[in-house]
Parts: sequence; structure tokens; C-alpha cells
Amino acid sequence: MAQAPQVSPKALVNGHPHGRVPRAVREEQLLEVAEQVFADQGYQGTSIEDIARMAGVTRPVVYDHFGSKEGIYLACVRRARGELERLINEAAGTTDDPAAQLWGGINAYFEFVERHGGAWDVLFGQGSAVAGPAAEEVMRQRFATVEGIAGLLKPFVAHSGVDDQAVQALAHALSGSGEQLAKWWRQNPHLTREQVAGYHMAFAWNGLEQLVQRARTA
Amino acid sequence: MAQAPQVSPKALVNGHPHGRVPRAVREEQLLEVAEQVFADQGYQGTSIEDIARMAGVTRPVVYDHFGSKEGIYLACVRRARGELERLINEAAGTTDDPAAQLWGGINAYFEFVERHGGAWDVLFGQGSAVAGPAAEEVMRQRFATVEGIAGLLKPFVAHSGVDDQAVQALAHALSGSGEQLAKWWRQNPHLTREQVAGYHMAFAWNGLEQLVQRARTA
Amino acid sequence: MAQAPQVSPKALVNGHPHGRVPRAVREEQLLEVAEQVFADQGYQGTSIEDIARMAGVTRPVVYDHFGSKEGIYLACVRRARGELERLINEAAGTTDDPAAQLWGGINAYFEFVERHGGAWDVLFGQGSAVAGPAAEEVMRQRFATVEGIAGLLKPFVAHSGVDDQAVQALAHALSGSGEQLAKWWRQNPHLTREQVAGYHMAFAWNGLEQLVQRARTA
Amino acid sequence: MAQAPQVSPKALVNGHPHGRVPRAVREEQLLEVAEQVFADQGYQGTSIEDIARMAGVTRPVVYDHFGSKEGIYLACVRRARGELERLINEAAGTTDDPAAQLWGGINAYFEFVERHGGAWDVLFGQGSAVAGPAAEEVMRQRFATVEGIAGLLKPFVAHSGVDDQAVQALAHALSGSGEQLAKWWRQNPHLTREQVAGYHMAFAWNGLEQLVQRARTA
DNA sequence: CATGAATGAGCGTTCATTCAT
DNA sequence: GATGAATGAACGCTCATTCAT
Repeated sequence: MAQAPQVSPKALVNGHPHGRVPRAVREEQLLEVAEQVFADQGYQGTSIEDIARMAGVTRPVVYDHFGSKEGIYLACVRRARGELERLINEAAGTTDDPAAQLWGGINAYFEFVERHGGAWDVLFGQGSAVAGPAAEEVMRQRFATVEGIAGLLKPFVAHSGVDDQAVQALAHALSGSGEQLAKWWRQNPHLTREQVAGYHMAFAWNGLEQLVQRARTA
Repeated sequence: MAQAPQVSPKALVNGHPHGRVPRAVREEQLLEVAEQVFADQGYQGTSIEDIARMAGVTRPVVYDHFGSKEGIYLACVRRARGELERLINEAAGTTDDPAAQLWGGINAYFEFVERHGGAWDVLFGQGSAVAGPAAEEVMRQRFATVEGIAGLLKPFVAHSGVDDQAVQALAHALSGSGEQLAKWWRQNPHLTREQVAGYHMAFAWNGLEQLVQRARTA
Repeated sequence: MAQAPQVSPKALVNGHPHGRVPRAVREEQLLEVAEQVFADQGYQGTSIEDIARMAGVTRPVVYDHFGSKEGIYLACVRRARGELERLINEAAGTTDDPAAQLWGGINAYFEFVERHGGAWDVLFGQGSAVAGPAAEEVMRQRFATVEGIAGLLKPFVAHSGVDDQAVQALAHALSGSGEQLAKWWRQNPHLTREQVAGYHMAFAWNGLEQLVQRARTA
Repeated sequence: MAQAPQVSPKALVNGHPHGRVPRAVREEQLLEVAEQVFADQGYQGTSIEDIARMAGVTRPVVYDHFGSKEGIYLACVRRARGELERLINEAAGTTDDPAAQLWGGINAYFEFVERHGGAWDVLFGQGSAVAGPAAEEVMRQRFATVEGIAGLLKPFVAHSGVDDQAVQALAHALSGSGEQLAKWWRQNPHLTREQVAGYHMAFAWNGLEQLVQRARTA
């Protein structure tokens, strides 16, 4: 009679795989854990031991997979940023209308904030507090994302007399305002995503002029 | 006849007072040094020894004046933020026209970036990379500044149907976009202050809509 | 008809056999690799991983063959010393004339230095820097070689009133001077083997007295 | 009445100063301790903690004084070598007769072996087992000593047709034979200093030729 | 007001070694 | 015969902080 395939029972301890585990699985698990820990305690406040303990392994396992503390940190950052960019691009790709596209992108960003809190923290919150070489790499990535946003904006302002440099500036301003609004939201969790996204849209689309006009004529 | 005030000849070593020095002078000097070091090396990358050495004193002196590493760091942050707020408020106080006031505030911010590089770095750049209790205090201060900006915005949108919460949101967006533009500027020093301030003004005042309109009709 | 011996086509990777390989072959290969690595990086500077990587295998293979780091190190040492002793004895066995025999032995030693650089390094150079139990075993082996040299000297000083202990002392002195001359040579590669061997021969055969006499009468 | 000067009672614990101790004293003490520990356990076998514990202090004290493990090791080596050179030069300076000078130098060396066992071990025994950058520095120092010996030999072979290079070779041979004889002595402590020195003198002064002649005519 | 000496605690990293497959 | 995964135990080094002087 045919034997059922002998699946070794990967015991789950604390929701984490325990004992011998394939490389790819361990890697993913470590990233997940590390994201959380870096988000909670920041880079300097996190020790490799913290990550290892929470993953139910010993320190050398972490080093075997990521080589150094900076290594696993940057891997976290890359993963988070990849996810963020994916969401934004996806949202922006569904329409050709500028306002709709902006709205889509903004919404995507705040969805990211809401649903990938840890990842957001690593990119913009507590977890982003690094210095030294890692900081530079992180900065580079941040600028790359903004570059991407600039790429999205460009078609809509073509022939408006706005040069590439100005578009870049706009992209930075857009991204920076979103970031700070997210921080504000985090401190005021009673706000809804729609509200915050609405505020961002209003500011980014209309600027302050129209509000001032409206106030004057009121 | 009036005696000239008896100034004891404070020997200057490395441009710093050496030997016994009145408390207040030492304090100011230590803050100056610390600002520079924190700006250059970040919080975690700076040791009390670094600060003490650059100030030409021994570590206990630093502890005597500021109690702890966090202590001197927060003192730096407070000093820098005080200066920033002073500049902004001063600029905003010289006019009643909303656009002019916004322009003034924005300019004040980028003047701060240009002329108090170290202070800016401590507030928004390398030097701002802290975690833990200090980070929270820093965050509180950041929000206080934004609160101040909101206070400046408020009169201009009164009766426009915009509530306080929305004004706060606008203030955050304004501040966040400025911050990110400053980061961008720092990476691209060939830009002039006028340019960057102009980009910020354009975005904050008009938003993206007008640009898009202009592009469409081009 | 006679079959050609069925040699399984051992794929060579990096000049090393790859995949499954007979025990004896692997062993030899590992020793070769280890000699080189120990010579280059010293005992403490070499990790089992280094050896395994350079041999194109994984660490457990090394353990399977030599049991421990000390194990493979001592195997290296033994191999090298065996080779050295073989060369010296061979050279010494070809004549009965004392001077010729000394000259032969000395030449053999410096030939070893020249042609088996790695082995020499493991015995006397960088690679010989061990401490602990391994160091004692190494010392024992070194003394055994000297014992062998003493055995070669003995016939020539028989009946000269020189006892065994003195012969041993001579053998140590002879070996020590050769070792240091080899170190000197290694730092001054422009010297030829003949020169260095000549210096050693002069010192060991004539001592300093004759030189001094010659200088006096000059 | 005059107070006796208040000498703070430097408590000695384990023969070592305890508590606060002037820098120079601590430095000397640490070197003494380190020499012993390095001699006993070798470089790799010694941890900073070992040294600190034996000195009755904590690790940072060692780092404060010597900066690194290599730092304190090299300081040990330098001290030991300084002492060795001092002894040899002193002995060689008391006479103009070549044989007597050689005898003096040889005796000085073996006195060093006898009375500064730890120092000798650091220079030539267990303790000398280092690799890497430290090894190179150590090698340089060793060669410097030999250079010094060559300087002593030179006057005596002037005009004998022996060039500088040959004198260097002789100095190396002399030093190497002494080193190995010392190793032999260490393994055979029943030998007296006079014996070992005598063996070295015989070898270095007469070489093997005379012995062989004597044996032939016996 | 300031220093010299010292500590306690922690962290990043490495490595020899093992065992199930 | 060989691998992939993991561990336990150190170790070098740094740093914030304290206290007697």
C-alpha cells in the first residue's frame, strides 16, 4: 500500500516555525520579526539578540542569513519600500485622469500606513532612526521612490512650462506632506483614513489659495 | 572714576574657553559643540567623550551640566527649535496678507536651513535619528511647532468652513513638504534658496490643479 | 581483452574534485588546501569554513575526515615534517664524508624552504603560531627531527670526547641557525639558495673563530 | 603639632594595588600581569578578561591603557625586547676581546632566559605565537635585535673579506642557534646555564670542523 | 569648577562543532 | 559521502555613568 508522503510535522512555537526550517522560510520569518522589532524599538534600540529571541532561534542564524545588523535592517527597509512602491504604482496605473490618479496614489499611501504599520514605521517612523552608512542607503531609496512619483506626475504637467527639476520638487513636497500627515494620524488614531487622505488631497491639489479666497468672500 | 569690569583673561584653547569658566558660558559652549557633533554623527554615533573632547573638557563636566546624554541632546534640540520658531514667527508677524505671510514663513524656514545647518540637522537630518523616550519628547516639540503654524494659518481660513482639525492637517502638510524639500536641497546644494522656497510656495499656495490646467490648455 | 580501468569522470571544479570522491583523495586534497591556508593566515586566522570553501566542500566534510581543527592542523604539520625529514635523510645518506654530509643536509633544508614554501610556513613561519595542546605536539615533532639530526652527527664526533648530550645540543644549534637563516631569506628573497646555504655551512662548520683570525692577520 | 602626611593606604589585594591607582603604576602592573598570562596561554589563548581579572580590574581599564589586545601584547613584547637588548649590549660592552665578548653576549642571553622566563616566553616561546599585523611588528623587532648583534660582530671580522651581508647572516645564525638551544633547555631544566652557554659558545666559535678533526685523530 | 580613575553592562560578531537528512 | 541548518560559547570592544579628590 502506498505510504502517505511523510511530511515532517513542523511544530509551530509561538506562531513561528521551530527547529530545522528551509532557508527561504526562515528568511521570510526573520524579516517579519525584524520589521516588528525595529518598528517598536528603533535601530539602535534593537539588538540582534532581540530579533533572534523573538524568532525562536539563536543569533548566528540571523548572521547566517543577513550577515550583519545593518544587513537585516536594510533587508527590512527594502522589503517595506518595495511593498509601498508596488501599492502606489498599482493604484496610479488604473486611470489616466490626473486628479483620480493623485487620489489613487494618496489613498494607496495611507492604506499602506494603515495596513502595514510596521513597515511604515521602519520607513518613516521610529524604525527609520538610523545614522551612518545605512542612513545613506535609506536616503537613496527614499529619493528613488520620490523619483518614481515624479515620473508619475510628469505626463500631467507636460507643456505647462514646468521643467524636470520643478517636477522633482513637487514630488518631494507631495511625499513630504504625506509623510508628516501620516505621523499626525499615528498620533491621532481616531481619524479615519478617508479624512487624512482627504486633507492631503485638498492640500496637494488646491493648495491654500482657494481656501483663503473662500474665507475672504464668506 | 569707573573701573573697567575686571574680566579675568580666559585663555582660549581651540577657540574654546579653557580652565575654570562660569557655568553659563560652559553650558552655551557645550551646546554649540554638541549641536555640531550630533549633526555630524547622529545621536547614536556620538559619545559623551566626543563632545567633551571637542569642548576641551572631561566627561564629568558634561554630566554636571546636563545630567545625561539624553539631557544634552534634548537641550540641543530645544535650542534649535526655539531658534527656528523665533525666525518663523518673526517673519510671519510683519504682514497681514496671507500670501505674503506664507512666503515669509517659507523663506524663514529655508533661511534657517541655510544658516543654521547644524541646528537643522539636529531637528530634521542625521541628528534627528533617535529612538526611545527622547524620540517622544522630540516628536512632541515637532508637533508644538506645527501647532504654532496652525495658529498662523487659522485667521486666514476663518469662516471658510474649514474646522480646526483641517487647519492642523494643513499645517502638518505644509511643514512636511518643507522638510522634505529641505532634504532634497541638502542633497542638491547647487539649488538656490530662492528656487527651493519658490517651489514650496507654488505647491503650498496653488497645489497641482493649476499646473494641470495649464498643461491641458497648452 | 583488457579493460582500461574504469575511471569515473570526476568533474573538476576550481582544480578540485567535486561531488562524491573517494576518502583518500578527499583527504589528500584537504591537506593540500589546509596547508596553503594555514601558511597564509596562521592557525588562529584560519577557520574551518575557510578550508572547506577553498576545497569546495562543506564544513562537516572536514570534520568527518580530521575530527577537529587541531586534527587537520596536526595532520598538515605531520605531512610537512615527514617531507622535510625525508629530504634531509635522503641527502645525508649519499656520502660518508662529514663535510659533504653536512653540506648535503643544509642544502636539502633550504631546498625544502624554496620548493615547499607552504609546508615550511606551517612548520616554522606564520603557520606555526599555535598555542595549547597542539603547540606541545608540534614541539615534540620538532624535537624528534632534531633527534634525527643528532643521530646523523653522532658517528662523526664519536671518540672525540663529546657525549650524547653535547651532540644533541649541537643538533639544536644547527637546526636553530638554519631556521633563522630561512626566516631571513624569506624576508630577503633576492638572496639565492646557494648563498644562504653557504652562509649556514660557513657558520656551522667553521664557527666564528677562523673569521676573527683572518681579520686579525689581514 | 604637625600632621603626618596623609598617605592613603593603597590596599594590596593579591599583591596587586587595588582601587584607584595612578596611571603609571597601573600601566606597569598590567604589563607585568599580561606578560605572565601571554607567556602561559599564548596570544590567542589569552582574553582581555583574563588579564583584567588577574590584575584585579575590569576590562575597560586595560583598554583605557593600551587600546586593544594587540596594543597590550605589543607593549609586552617591546618591554621584553628592550630588556633583552639592554642585557646583551651591557655584557658585550665590557671587553674588546672577540671571544670574551661573544661569551659575554651568550651568557647574557641565557641569563635572560633564566631570570625573565615570562619575557623570554613572550619573545620566543608560547607567547610568541601570533599571526597577522602583530606578527609583522614582532618580526621587525626580532630583526632589529639581530641587526644589533650584527653591529657587534662587525668590528671583529673587518678586513677579513667578509661583507656586510655575510655578517648579517652570521648574526642570524648565531641568534637562531641560541633561540633553539633555549627551547631545548626549557624542556630539559636539569641543564645548567653554564652548560647550555658552553654548548652555544662551542658551536658558534669553533663550528663542527674541529670536533670532527678531533674525532678522526682519536 | 573640574579631573582622573574606574565600573557595569551590553552588543556585534565569529567559530568550532553537531545532527538529521 | 556529503549537505543544510542550527547551536553554545566566547571575545573584543565601547560607552554611559559615577565618585573621590
